Amino acid sequence: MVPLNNEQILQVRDERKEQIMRAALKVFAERGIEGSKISMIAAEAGVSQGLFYHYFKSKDEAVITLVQIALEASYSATKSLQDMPISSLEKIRFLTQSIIEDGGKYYFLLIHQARISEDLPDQIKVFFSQYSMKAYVDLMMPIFEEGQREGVIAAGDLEKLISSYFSILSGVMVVNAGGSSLYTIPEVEMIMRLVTK
Amino acid sequence: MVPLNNEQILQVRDERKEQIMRAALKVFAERGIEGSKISMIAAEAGVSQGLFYHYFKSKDEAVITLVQIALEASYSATKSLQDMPISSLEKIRFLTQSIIEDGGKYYFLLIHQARISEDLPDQIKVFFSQYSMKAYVDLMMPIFEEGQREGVIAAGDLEKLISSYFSILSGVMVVNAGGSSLYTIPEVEMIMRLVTK
Amino acid sequence: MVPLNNEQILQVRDERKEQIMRAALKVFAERGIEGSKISMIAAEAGVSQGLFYHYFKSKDEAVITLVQIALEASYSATKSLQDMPISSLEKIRFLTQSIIEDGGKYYFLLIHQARISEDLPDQIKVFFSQYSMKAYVDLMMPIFEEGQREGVIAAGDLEKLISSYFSILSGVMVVNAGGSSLYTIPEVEMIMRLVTK
Amino acid sequence: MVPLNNEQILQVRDERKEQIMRAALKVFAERGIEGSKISMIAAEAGVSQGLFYHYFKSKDEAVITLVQIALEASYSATKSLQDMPISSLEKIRFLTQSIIEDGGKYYFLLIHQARISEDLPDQIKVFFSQYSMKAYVDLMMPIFEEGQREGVIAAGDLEKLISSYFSILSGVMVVNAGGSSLYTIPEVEMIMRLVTK
DNA sequence: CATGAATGAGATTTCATTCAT
DNA sequence: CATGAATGAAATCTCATTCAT
Repeated sequence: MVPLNNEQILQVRDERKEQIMRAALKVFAERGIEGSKISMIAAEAGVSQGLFYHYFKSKDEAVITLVQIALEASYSATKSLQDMPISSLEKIRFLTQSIIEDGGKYYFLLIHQARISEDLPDQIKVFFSQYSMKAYVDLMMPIFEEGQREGVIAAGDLEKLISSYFSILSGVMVVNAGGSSLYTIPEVEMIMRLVTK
Repeated sequence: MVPLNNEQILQVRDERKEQIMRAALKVFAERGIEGSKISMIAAEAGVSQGLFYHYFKSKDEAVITLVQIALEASYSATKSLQDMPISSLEKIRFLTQSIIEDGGKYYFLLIHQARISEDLPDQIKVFFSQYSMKAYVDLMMPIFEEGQREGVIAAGDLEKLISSYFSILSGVMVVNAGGSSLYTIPEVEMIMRLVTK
Repeated sequence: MVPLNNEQILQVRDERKEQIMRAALKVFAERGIEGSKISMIAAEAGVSQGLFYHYFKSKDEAVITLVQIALEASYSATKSLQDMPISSLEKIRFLTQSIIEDGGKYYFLLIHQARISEDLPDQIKVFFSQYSMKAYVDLMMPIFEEGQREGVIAAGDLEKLISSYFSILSGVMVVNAGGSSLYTIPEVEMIMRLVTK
Repeated sequence: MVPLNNEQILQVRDERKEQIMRAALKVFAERGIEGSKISMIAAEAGVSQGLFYHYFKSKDEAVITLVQIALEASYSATKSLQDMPISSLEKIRFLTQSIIEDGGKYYFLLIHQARISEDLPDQIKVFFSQYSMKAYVDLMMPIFEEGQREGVIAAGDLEKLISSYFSILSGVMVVNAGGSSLYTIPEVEMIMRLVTK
């Protein structure tokens, strides 16, 4: 199973709603939340503006829905590492590869966009406190600790190491989204050098 | 000399214009370009909305001006490494530290914002083609090559390595701008692990 | 058929757009282009300001559209004289009467307003070069030449005579538009004295 | 003496004020009253915006002053015909020529602009009632009556004839102002055909 | 469900006017 | 007198949202 996969995550019951959500995610990621107009999302989805409001009460609601999905998906993908019958290093490599190679780049960008939009509704701030960096660090801590014991993970403060690892991965995904040709997504092994040895 | 320093770079002749530019840079970085309203910038600068238009023909012009400054500053800061009387590894460490520790984080965010705003004027696209990743790679190539010869830089395709290095640094700065407490700026030595050995 | 008739010319497919165009024409003519605020046009048409922008990209576009219609209408009205089975003198009298008695006065005023608005887009300058005085003179030249041969049109340089005739008619319509009671529209026979004998 | 002469009429005591008035007249005529920005007038006069307000309390005051001058000048120029020792026909020809050949074209345009600007102060409406068409007709009536008695002026309702004569002259001046090359100023003899025989 | 015309609140921009220098 | 930076009210324009069809 590949975590963070757009195709599967957006498998909403309603075909039409899924179509609009996919369009919204793409447009939000490419143009920013404020830069995304309902008309653009409707055009991307090939439907009328009115239909957008049949499925979402407001633009904010669409953002909240997508951010929630993105956060839950990335969290549960991370969580699912625990039960995999592979070494700790392999788990980290698998997560890294999943994030980098997946269509999930839109999610990272959307989360980033949502974070800098200070006037989003309070509801979304609740999500961000629930899915804080600490939550991810806690999930990864046992894995990294095992890696340190095995001597394959760099020594030092693991909390700092893990949150740096996620920050770097998020950052790389953010700047590479939007089809920009300016930046380069590093290879998995390069990212691994950040945390190993 | 510390490259990418806001304080020095914005040393515009006109006190007032500088004040507005500094406010604009902060607001653009914190709220995104479309999320930034002229009223916010004026309030941040402590001036009237009208005065903004005394110094800038339009919001777009302000964005263009700031992006141009940001690109030129980061390019010349990178270029200035050449003449430093230190080892190649020290040059890379110095650049890494300059980027991470400096107030330049606003610039990375602004450049990122500008990149994803597809409907900015053509003028800005010219800047992006001038200051492409290749331009930065070309500047760093001799330094990395020397490092490889000395055996301190990781073996492999240098073009890929250098552009990955910049992508990661940019990404980290982008996600950490805006005062977010979600992400963590990695330590310099962690970034250095990316390129060394 | 009466040329230059507002009622027929504005027969746009879209009822609503026609309603706004008619309002715009009236307001432009009565208050000048810069003196006309979108709020006035919307109020005159009985719609919201926003709806104006549903049908026109900008105020300029509305001006351009109306000027184009005005120019095309007056040109084709003039051109249609050619095929009328009446004497040359009757043709001139018919044109004179059509211009004076018709609702077309708004058009003359609008064209005049547009001419003196130097900062209208280039697009409108193209229209003015296409529908120059020379174009009208060329249309009328054969008719006036026939009149001269018949001895009913004043002798002398016909190019000068015809363009003066149009200038006077335009001028009279311009100063009489806007419901002013200052000026007087001359009778057709008085205008005819300008060109006959 | 040539009536309606800009050069002499604007002979204000203050050189600087005259300079600004001349600029204002030109800009008002060329761009319309609402289309004329104080910045344009200041630039045309080669002074600062602030100085405009040293000499005029407001834009409206400048318009009122210029319109008053224009109305008074054209009225007294017409009135001065009475005392000329020439025939009635010569008086009409002289007036016609004065209007056409003089720099006074800006005045006609300004008066026209002022007339269609419905939201000008009440003060200006007083002028227009004082210098109505009737006032001019009254001045010319004795001259035209004499011409009719001498058999050189066309028969018919003189009030209608005279006001049409002025309307046509005003109209021609209006559409020809602003440096437009579209229209043609008729020759004096052509205008004379309107009223003679 | 689906459309897109219509609205109105809010954003960008302009500009007459003021005022410190 | 003279300047032009500074202001704020009003204009143009945008767009999320509603609603009749």
